[in-house]
Amino acid sequence: MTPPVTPPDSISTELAELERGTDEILPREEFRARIQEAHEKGIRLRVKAGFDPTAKDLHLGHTLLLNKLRAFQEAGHEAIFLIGDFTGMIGDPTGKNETRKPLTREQVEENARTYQEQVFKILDPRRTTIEFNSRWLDALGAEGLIRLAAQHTVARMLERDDFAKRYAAGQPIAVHEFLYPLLQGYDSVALKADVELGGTDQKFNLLVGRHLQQAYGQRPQCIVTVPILEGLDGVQKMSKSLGNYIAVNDPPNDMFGKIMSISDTLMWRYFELLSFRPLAEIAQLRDRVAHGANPRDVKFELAREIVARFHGQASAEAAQRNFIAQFSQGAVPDDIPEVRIACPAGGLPIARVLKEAGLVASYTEGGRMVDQRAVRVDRQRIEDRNYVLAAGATYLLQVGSRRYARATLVAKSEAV
RNA sequence: GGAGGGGUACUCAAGCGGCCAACGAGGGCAGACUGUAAAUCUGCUGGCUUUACGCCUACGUAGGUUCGAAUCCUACCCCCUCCA
Repeated sequence: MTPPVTPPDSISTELAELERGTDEILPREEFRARIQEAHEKGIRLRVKAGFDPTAKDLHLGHTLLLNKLRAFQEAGHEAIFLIGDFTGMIGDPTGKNETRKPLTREQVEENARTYQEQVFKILDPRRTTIEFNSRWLDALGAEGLIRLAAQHTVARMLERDDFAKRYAAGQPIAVHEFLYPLLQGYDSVALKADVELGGTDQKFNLLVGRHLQQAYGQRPQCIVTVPILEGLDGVQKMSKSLGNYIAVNDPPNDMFGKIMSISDTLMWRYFELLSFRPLAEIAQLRDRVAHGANPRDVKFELAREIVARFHGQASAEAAQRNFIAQFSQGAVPDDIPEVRIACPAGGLPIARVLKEAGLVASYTEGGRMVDQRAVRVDRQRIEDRNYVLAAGATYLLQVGSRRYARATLVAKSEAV
């Protein structure tokens, strides 16, 4: 085995990397052929991944797609990050029964800006093309839209799983819901995409793109789907509206803590989908746990890797130390918010202080928390909801194991 | 255009004149147990306050009937299904 000067197997290596962690590649053989062809002819494939700017923050679920886009980028292809500023205003009906609230132009722009910042934690900005689909969809017009709609049949639309189900169940399908896949598909036409990436739930839409490209005389794109990442609960998909997400912008300690809070089962799923480690290495970790290693320690590895990706290695190490200190050893975190609270001479009841300190939403909730033995003042559990804190001192407040504040009660006369 | 069904707290979903701040489930929060895991058990889950079973706000919206309404009446708004 002589070490190859120009690795002859570079294509199979590239393919393995591109196919890793994907759910489906359609059609797989065609995809491989095109990668091969691109290599031979020295062409860069145009690889498109679209995002609707419906939320401000990207979370780890979104990054699956970005990771994959980056893989293409690293293999030398052209990554097109498409921001669906037009389609975002319609709302993708996929898997939804509620209508999304339409976004204003300003919201879309705002979201798009934050997207870019976050996206470039994964993608290489110098090698990424950012596009907005309003560029061609605004110009499409009613006539263009009708021509576009003429390229697809109702019967084929109804093949889509969720449409089929709703139709069979006698549930309504709005006409504009048929337009969304067409517009998304038209993006591929406008961009002359060679490959489109999407979540598994996007399969139908991606296929429509293929179909439309053909109708417009283009070579149809290959589609690559990545799995949908489960949220922290391990059941529902990660989404902001469900509150089970880890945002790309989460501070290191939060991010670390959230990863540590996932179940042991879910941890493996995250390893598979979010870690950049070789699969063999993950299998090894699994083996270690099977032979008695503490799953927590393996989870540490995962948490460090992911935090490091977004915040750097040093922050990841620090986050782990903080985590151990705060939760394993029960130490007080060092970044506790400090508040000053105006206080009458007679002092303030504990529930009031908790509310003023922002640890609970209302006075009543504060009282409930005391009843539930969740409240500590200076590390001492408070059992009496009528407990009064005196003015002129600083207290360490704690609700549950996560909510902390340091409050200084300032006598009213000297306040303001 | 016609016929019918429906809008209840974060969600689903009971209630159909007073005992309803509203059953139950899910979710969430907290406690116990732990590895801030899962599972399990327990409790809480509108706000305010002189913590009182006192007050305020809440059952699509606005009125009305009643000592008293989420529950009855009227109008309006919205959603859904079926027939055209």
